[in-house]
Amino acid sequence: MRGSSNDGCEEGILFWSLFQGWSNFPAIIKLRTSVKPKKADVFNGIMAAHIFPSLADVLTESLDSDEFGPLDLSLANMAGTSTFPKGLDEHDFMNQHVLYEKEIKEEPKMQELSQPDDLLIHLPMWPDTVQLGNFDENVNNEVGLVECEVEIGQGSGTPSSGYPRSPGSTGDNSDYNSDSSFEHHNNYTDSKRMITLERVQLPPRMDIKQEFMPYNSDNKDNLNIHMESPSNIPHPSIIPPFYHDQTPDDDDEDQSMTDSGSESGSDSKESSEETRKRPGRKKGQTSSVYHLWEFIRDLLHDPQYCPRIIKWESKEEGIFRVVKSSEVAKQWGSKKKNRSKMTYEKLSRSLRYSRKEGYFADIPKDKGYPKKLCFKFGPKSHGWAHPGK
DNA sequence: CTCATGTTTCCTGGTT
DNA sequence: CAACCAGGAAACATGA
Repeated sequence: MRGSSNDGCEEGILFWSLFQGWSNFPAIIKLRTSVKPKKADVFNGIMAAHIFPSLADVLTESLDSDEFGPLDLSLANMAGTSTFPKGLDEHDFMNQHVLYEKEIKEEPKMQELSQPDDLLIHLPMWPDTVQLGNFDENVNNEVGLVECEVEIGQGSGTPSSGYPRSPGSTGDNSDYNSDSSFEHHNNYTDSKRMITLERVQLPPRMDIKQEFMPYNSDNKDNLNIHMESPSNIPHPSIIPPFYHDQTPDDDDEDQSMTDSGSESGSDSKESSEETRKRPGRKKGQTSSVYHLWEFIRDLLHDPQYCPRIIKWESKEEGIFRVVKSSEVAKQWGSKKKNRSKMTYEKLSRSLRYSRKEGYFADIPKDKGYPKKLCFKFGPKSHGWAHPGK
């Protein structure tokens, strides 16, 4: 995604299908992103505006107020001096309908979700040159993770067969979501679901300010996003025609998608730009393997191992401590195809790497946490606070 | 096959 | 001294 470093706004799309199973309303949906505070706020606001054109019973809020701060989705707030000068304006709310609604209603934080619908999130991505508050430029996955916690309301049946799934398949929602979390909903009052929205790449958007009307009545059928029936199973290909029309032709020089900066000198992007399709994983694309942080998370949720060999120091902060280092290493080794040679030394090296990547974080100083064997989940890990039960 | 990610392995050096 | 921490370097495994 990133790496484009050109002017103009790219368009990313987060996409999640909440088909079937969504017969239970109202529902509360909480979102959080893994991006830094200011930007996360803006993001969440935008997402909320984009996601729920059919007016969901939605409460978007920060799940971790420490990191992300509370959200105020009111247009007034979004349009306030605090955010708009940093690159946002009302055109960034791509759903004009919702935008309009927000102007009328004063407290748009809660909205009614009338029926199942697809989550289709469009979000602008700004070029590196645009400063957005505390936007941390070192976080290269600024639109990376978006978690969505769905709380099914009462008076509903069981959440039923279908649970959200992602057709986007960029990985990262692997086992935990599909297996553990969703299967165990015996009572719906506490049925929170953590899903990970995934990112799908789109051709860059040329000029967001112009002819801005993605969701008019003409194309809403295609978008599968309005009050009508959810119809077909969404697929990344249902990207609004608005975007398809915008072939990355002329104008703009370097077009995003050619990631990883240095690129071979092949900037001769004819129309073959999209057909080129190089093999290999795209930059920023996460792997779908069982990650160390997932392993740790699962250990902590497993009474067989927690607190015997690993335990929480502060579940609220995501801080945990390894109790029996050799045991943890052994378990990790067995998880990874029976690598019997795994040691805590090596595991901790991995852990330090993962920390550098944001899956773990430094433990806060001066809070009395042990100096050894103590770690903390980072912004790129998720789900640790909400075990699948 | 290519490629980025996420380790794994080994290592040097430091701290508790 | 054992056990742990920090990180560089490079090899390796994986899956898109």
